[in-house]
Amino acid sequence: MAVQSPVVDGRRVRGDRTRQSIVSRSAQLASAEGLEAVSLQRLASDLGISKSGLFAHFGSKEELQLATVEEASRVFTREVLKPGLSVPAGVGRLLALCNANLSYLERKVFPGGCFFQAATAEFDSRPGPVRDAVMEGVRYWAGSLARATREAQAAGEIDPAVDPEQLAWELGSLLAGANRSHVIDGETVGLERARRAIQDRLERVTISSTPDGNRQ
Amino acid sequence: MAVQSPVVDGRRVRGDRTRQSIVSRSAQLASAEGLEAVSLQRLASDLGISKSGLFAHFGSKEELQLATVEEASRVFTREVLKPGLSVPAGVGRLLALCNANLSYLERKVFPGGCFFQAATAEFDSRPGPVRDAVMEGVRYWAGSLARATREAQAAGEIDPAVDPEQLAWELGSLLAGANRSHVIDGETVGLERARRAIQDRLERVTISSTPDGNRQ
DNA sequence: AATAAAATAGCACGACTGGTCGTACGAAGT
DNA sequence: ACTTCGTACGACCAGTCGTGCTATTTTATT
Repeated sequence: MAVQSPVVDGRRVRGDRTRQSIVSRSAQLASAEGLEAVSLQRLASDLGISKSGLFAHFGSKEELQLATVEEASRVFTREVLKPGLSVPAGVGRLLALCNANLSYLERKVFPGGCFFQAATAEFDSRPGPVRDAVMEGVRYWAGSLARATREAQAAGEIDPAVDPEQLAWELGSLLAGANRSHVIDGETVGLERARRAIQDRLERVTISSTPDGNRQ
Repeated sequence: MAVQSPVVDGRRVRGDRTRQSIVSRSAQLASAEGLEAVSLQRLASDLGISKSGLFAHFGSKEELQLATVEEASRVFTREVLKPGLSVPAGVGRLLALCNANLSYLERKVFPGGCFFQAATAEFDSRPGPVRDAVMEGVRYWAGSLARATREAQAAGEIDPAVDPEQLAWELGSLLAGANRSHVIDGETVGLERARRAIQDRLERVTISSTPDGNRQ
């Protein structure tokens, strides 16, 4: 009933810190080599701790993988969703979300490209809790893009004739293509191509309040 | 110097047949579970043969993986490139290539979606001969798409102002997005979205010989 | 300084991995 | 009839995997 662990401001300190460093490194490695390919031994020696010491923080490898996906979700939220959603709803927010995603790729927040794209390809045909967690993250991102698109349309900034789900799907595919290009041939040409394609696509459906320019 | 194996019309028969069945099944499984996840034991028991009997056809697991990638290349050529390139150069061929790719996804030629997309995600950060073979296949496809676009432009069917490499990149990304959607939520909605997006994108850059219709 | 608890390390297990043997059987060539 | 070769088999190797159990060290509280 009493407090069972050393606490500072209600949080355990030592265990949580190592646990955090574990899932953080795990997400980094998994983005490049895959979740299954990151063995406990590999991860432990990479962090300079013992395999059993690492394992004690999780009940099983699956729980470690789930914690890794959660960590990746936190990173994605911090690096992409939050900056994008800080811009007021409208085409600006939609573009901000796309640019935040591209920036997140360019800054190599995950060394192996987008964590979720790698995890999706690895777990798409492997049912289980890990797959479910990955899919939840993917769907949340797709949903955020779709919602931002609908908001922009509701604000009168996008042609009412366009199907917002279709537009959001295309933007998501172009962003995924940027990640693919980026991890395949390292260059930034893929990011530039995606930027051009997205800008072009949005310009075509945006309703400009002043047709001859952006004055007012 | 003399013929060293039973031959019919200059080809070995028994060994080649089992070898073919091995790489074929290997490609099927790898598209869904990944190349590394397909162990020799798994593959052997799946085919009803012994692990050592299977292994005797290849010098190492890496050679089996390379043979698997080659098999996947043959399948992709037969199912996508050949049907697409059978149409005369021009926008028609470009559209045929895209449709052949979508059909190849819809017919589930590989049960886990496009083999090369799965293999790319798995080996993008893992240098070696297998990665090189996968990348060669991916680049050949991207190159075919780009060449078909340039041909269509050279034939005067595409606006000379558009960058053909950019257009080909966008088409490739949309097709990759179709695969992603298809393996994620099984439905055909992703294929339909891609079809719409590609048609829309091509219509915008196509120069119609008769502006009011497609007569003549 | 003593103590209880939490965090980490050491060690061993069974299962599985890619890989190497020696061997057996059936067909082809002489 | 006898040999040779392609093909497949079962047994086995060393190594790694995830996962327990038991010490030992580190930390926070008294």
